[in-house]
Amino acid sequence: MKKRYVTIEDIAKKTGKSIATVSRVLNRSDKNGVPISIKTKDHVLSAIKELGYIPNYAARTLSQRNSMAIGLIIPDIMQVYFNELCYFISKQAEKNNYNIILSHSYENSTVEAREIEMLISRRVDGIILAPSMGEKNIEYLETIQKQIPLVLIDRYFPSSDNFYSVTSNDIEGMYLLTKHLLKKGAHRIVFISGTSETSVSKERIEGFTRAYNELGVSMEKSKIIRSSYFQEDGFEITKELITSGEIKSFDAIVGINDYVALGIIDALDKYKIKIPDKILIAGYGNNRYLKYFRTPLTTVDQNVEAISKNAYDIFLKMKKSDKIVNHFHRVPVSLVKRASTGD
Amino acid sequence: MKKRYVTIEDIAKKTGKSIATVSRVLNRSDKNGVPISIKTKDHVLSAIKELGYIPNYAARTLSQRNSMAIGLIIPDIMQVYFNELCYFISKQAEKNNYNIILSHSYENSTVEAREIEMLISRRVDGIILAPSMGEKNIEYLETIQKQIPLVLIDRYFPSSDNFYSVTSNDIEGMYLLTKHLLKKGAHRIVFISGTSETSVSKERIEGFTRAYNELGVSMEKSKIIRSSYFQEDGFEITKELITSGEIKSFDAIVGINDYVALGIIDALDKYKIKIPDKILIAGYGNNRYLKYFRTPLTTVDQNVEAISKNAYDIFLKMKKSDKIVNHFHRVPVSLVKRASTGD
DNA sequence: TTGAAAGCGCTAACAC
DNA sequence: GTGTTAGCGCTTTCAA
Repeated sequence: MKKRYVTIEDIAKKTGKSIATVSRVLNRSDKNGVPISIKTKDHVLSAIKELGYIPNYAARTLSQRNSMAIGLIIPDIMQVYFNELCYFISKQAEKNNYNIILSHSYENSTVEAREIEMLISRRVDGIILAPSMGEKNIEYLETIQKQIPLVLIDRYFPSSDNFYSVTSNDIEGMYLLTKHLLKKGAHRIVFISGTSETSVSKERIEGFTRAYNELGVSMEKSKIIRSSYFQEDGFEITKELITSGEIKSFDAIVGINDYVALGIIDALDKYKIKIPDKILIAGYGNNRYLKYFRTPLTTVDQNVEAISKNAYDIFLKMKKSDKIVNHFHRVPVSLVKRASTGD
Repeated sequence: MKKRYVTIEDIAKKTGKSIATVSRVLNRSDKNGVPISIKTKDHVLSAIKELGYIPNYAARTLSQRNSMAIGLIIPDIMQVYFNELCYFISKQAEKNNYNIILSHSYENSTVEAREIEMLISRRVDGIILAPSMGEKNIEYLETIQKQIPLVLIDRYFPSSDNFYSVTSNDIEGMYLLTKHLLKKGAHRIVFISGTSETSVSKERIEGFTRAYNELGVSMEKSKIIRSSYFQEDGFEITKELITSGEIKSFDAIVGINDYVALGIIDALDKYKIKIPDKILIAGYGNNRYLKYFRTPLTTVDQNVEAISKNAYDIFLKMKKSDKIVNHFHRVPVSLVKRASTGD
């Protein structure tokens, strides 16, 4: 297992050529100005095959200072959204032979900083980061961002426009959804909104409010309830609304995401409150497992694929130091109407 | 963006020490035999902090020939099972400061081979591979496996015992499930079994058969139907059974996985055939999204976490060249009984 | 306790 | 067309 790998020197010796020549055929330098005779090329190539030569990226990275690797940092790959992000970014990266080094922050900014440092140690060509909650690392990230292409994804820092970010248009999404409900006459909406620590929650609350304002509906009878992002939150909060009797004063409940919406549905089911007859329900995210779920859920599609592509493209542009038009990229969302809102 | 990174030489100059000394404090060589004076250590350490030195793994890898990275190759991270695998392996790896380079094979053995080569290029310390379908790469993998710690996960090659593999006990799982159905009096079972190309399908078919044999029930009235692994397969096949009227001669349908089972359920719903009154249904995998699904589904839990841990442990042992007891590691499964089989 | 120097495997500038 | 050689940044003998 302590096997010595075959190096270009080995294959240089074998062919009687110099390591420079070997390196040239390896890098197809002939396609790039430097001519190589067909003979030596073939000779070298066959030696490579024969000896089973596999290049050493560490050496290449060291001398070229680029690694053909991208660091992807997400809070947690078990979350569908990040799972998809990871998938689509990988797919993009493969096209250009970039590899992905996957890191988890677990929503912990200390871990996040550590992982970033590790990625820099590995001299990745860029970092795509779905920032952990809060803004603790913002200063640190501002430093980093001067050294290495960094693109923020999913969440961003409204307080700083030093970063490039690709996020879904959460204001718009929640605005569309809320407007849809209001137009249906459901004016008294409960919005279970997540913590207010993330830009995501903040924006969705903004969209929520905007819809009311634009339609000139008073928000007095609506209610925004802070929560976490789990199914249980939806369940517990709704249960509380039901048992307190408060639920009677509402026409609709919206979850900050589809899981929370599921929790809401569970609670309503438990108390045999019919959806959408008695109350309308909506989620957010258009989770791809939704089709397996019980109640067809009205939700907002974030277009994770487009987000991923955008982020990757920005990374590429940063590498090539192409101009990038704006710092904040917003991917359009779309409202998905289903039975839970009577559609 | 073309920033020159700080190197140990910079910090050597700054402290008036040699690069060897700097390297020593970096590697805590004092904890390891080589003594370093407290003074120089502190001096160096503060210079490191001051200059914002970040080590270069490429250089380290080149000189040490190990990269502290593990290659993980899976068919596709969008599949829940591989998603979980990735998560749990990452979590293990983090404990020892290994990083994960994530590769997709998309069930394509050519891609798989290319990815392996890439990982070796990167001098990863080991590869954890969920092999793509078929056995096309088996010879290639046998070569690889002599050069680098390789552990197979999820699927294995029954025809070769040169590999270390960690799989779930699929024979046992399907055996338990089938036995459960048979004991309930459901003797006429349709098993929608996936392709027979994977060890997974083969074993589950074996488990299926074994249950019949052991209970002394004739398999004559049962039926194994090949398929792919998607929800649609379950749906189409079941629909066919229903429209042809064939369904009446069966007591139960089992899907090769939970998604196929969902397809089955969809088809039955569509034709208003009641589960479990008219027919029993079971899946396989205990998908973590199951709790969100409509019909509580009887299934088999594969314990992905244990599989992941096992695989990682084997990798570690290979690194340390500890003895490894056996080549084929089987993680026990458990039957999860739910309403779809009348439990 | 510390330093000098020889690699690790590869790229790229320069020379022929 | 091809070879020589100086790095890239770090680890690790070997000496002192």
